[in-house]
Amino acid sequence: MPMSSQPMSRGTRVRGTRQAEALGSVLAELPAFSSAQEIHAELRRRGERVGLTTVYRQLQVLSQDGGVDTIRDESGETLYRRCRSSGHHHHVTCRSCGRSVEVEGRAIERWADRVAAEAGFVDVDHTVEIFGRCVDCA
Amino acid sequence: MPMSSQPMSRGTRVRGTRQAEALGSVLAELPAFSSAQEIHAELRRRGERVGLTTVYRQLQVLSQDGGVDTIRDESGETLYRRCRSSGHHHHVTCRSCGRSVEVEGRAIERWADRVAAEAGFVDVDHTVEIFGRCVDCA
DNA sequence: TCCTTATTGATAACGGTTTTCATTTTCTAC
DNA sequence: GTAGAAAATGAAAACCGTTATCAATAAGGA
Repeated sequence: MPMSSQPMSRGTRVRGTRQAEALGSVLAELPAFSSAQEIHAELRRRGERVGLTTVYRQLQVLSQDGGVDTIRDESGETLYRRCRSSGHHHHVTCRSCGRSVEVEGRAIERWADRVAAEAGFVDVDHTVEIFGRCVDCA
Repeated sequence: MPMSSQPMSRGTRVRGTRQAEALGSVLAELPAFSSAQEIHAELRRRGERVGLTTVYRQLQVLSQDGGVDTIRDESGETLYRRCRSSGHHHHVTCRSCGRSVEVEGRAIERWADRVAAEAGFVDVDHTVEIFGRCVDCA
């Protein structure tokens, strides 16, 4: 009966507990990339009693399942935000408030694959992040 | 006398001490992105007595001055390598050995600026890193 | 309900990096 | 060459985000 590591369509893992429900609802409303600690603080602000460890754990699972996107700020801290689009995409993120827009760039994917191949690399992956200041923060 | 938050004036300060000289020579020879601790270990291997703190400090200054490039591996650790070309560029880096090739991509810079502008962002910056497995490691 | 197993969370540990601060070294001025 | 001020060094401690521990709790099927 253990069905722990079932494939499970993405996102369905984190359901069933009060804590997961609360986290999901906070994530659904947060418009900006936020740190695990910020998310935890937001939960407490709402009166939800969820341990910080649990927040980290859930976010880890969610990001593996593709339910949340992650980026790293300049200090190296990991920031999370619920994923809007399901395919491969990148972000334009505000340095000040964390607000973020998802963008596609097929040309970029092709470029990355090409230059890597030219350099003799295989099994290629890439990270592209764009930072700036959004209208409100400028 | 605190000197913490204004470490040193500016410019190419890293010269003049035995430690800086040793670090510069190690950096010149290391072909791969390496962590501060790896670089420190390499210094010790060569019989140079340089403190880990000093390695971190020098690398920080060098990266600010553009003398070394930095990337972050998947665990969040910062890796350093002496900068080969002087202009803006990106890297194709081997996940296994850290070996890296510098590449240019004017099309990518333009793309990043454009999508950011379209999203209403200003003061735009971007990070692009490509990872793969190099010929030797594949 | 009972029972097995997964989940939770307070706390401790971890690991990379930065701070502290007393000591050493460098550099400039004699 | 030497003195003295300023900068650099480095061992140790602090820092801080994150992960591991593990006893207690909660969930869901029989």
